[in-house]
Amino acid sequence: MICVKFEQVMNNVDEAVTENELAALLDAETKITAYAGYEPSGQLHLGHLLTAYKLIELQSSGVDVIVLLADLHAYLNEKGTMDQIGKWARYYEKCFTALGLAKETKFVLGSDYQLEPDYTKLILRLARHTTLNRARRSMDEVSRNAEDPVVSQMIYPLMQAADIGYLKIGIAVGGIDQRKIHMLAREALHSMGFQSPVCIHMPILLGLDANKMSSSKNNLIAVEDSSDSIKKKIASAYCPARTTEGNPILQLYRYFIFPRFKRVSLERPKRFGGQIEYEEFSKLEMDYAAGKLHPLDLKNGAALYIEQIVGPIRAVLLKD
RNA sequence: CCCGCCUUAACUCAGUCUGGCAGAGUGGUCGGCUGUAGACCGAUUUGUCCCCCGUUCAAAUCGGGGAGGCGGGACCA
Repeated sequence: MICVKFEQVMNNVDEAVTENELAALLDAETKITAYAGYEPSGQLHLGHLLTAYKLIELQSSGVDVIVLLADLHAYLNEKGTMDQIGKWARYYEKCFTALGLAKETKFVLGSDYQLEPDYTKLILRLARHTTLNRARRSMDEVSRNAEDPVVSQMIYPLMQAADIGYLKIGIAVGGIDQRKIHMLAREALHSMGFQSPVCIHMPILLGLDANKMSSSKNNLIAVEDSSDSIKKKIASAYCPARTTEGNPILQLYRYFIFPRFKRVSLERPKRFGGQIEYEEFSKLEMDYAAGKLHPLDLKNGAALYIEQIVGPIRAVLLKD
């Protein structure tokens, strides 16, 4: 039974630090709190869904969940003015609600507590436990403007560690890009007498063009994309035949479609073999690698299924 | 506080010395070839030349002032 919980929580995860600690936490009697923080900036996309769904899975394992709308973090990382970021924060809360997080989910706006004296002292203490090099390297995958980092970007990881301590977080959820920040947080918090968090890292999705996802490059699927736009984006996605490595379309099956549909059915023209069904990703992946499944059929199926996943979310968002 | 260098398309940069239609590569878009995309081929697209003032028939280019970035120096009773 504990195993079932653990298996579910580990689904799709890139790594957990550490798995033993995670299993022990899920096993424990005491209430634990998990959180993920998001910089409110830009449209919500499939990458965000990955961590959000993990939070939902944690909720169903009896874990309390906090979604941190990290407005000050976004500000420190040069994502816009506080005014613009504030608007995004309200939008994000709407989106996350539409995704199906439980009613008990706590949405916390960073600036609501991150300016308290106690919190500030925590940052300053963390600053004494953290070398400049370490802080800077921790931001490698997160920083906007990595060339000429500003001091605010060194404060950023300290605040992330402070959040974990201040909010008494047991499990920190994030993309694998958060890894170095989380490791810093684990060490620094521990040396200051706090409980180190268990960290669950989700994979970072490739963009549809197989490059890094970026809203400015339009290579991602946003929750608000129309069904037509999803079709077009998937149609123009990079998808070399028989190649499973670094294939963004296969990623959609692995991380989104198979976890949600017991049976995945792909339509093909009769002359190319007609309809075919899969019950596990690995089978589909093997067929694709063997050239038994054509990229176009793979794409057409992906577009239909992704629409089924994103459509209901979009509907809720557009309702008001 | 002082000195030097840098700022031009979405990105990387050339052009500045010696003033004369705003450029290249990459990217984007469209088409061809593929039962997808990419690659390849063809076409096409993009500007506050950091800002202000001045000189000039004419300024990205010269002069003055300012902003931002980078590097160094100085200070270290």
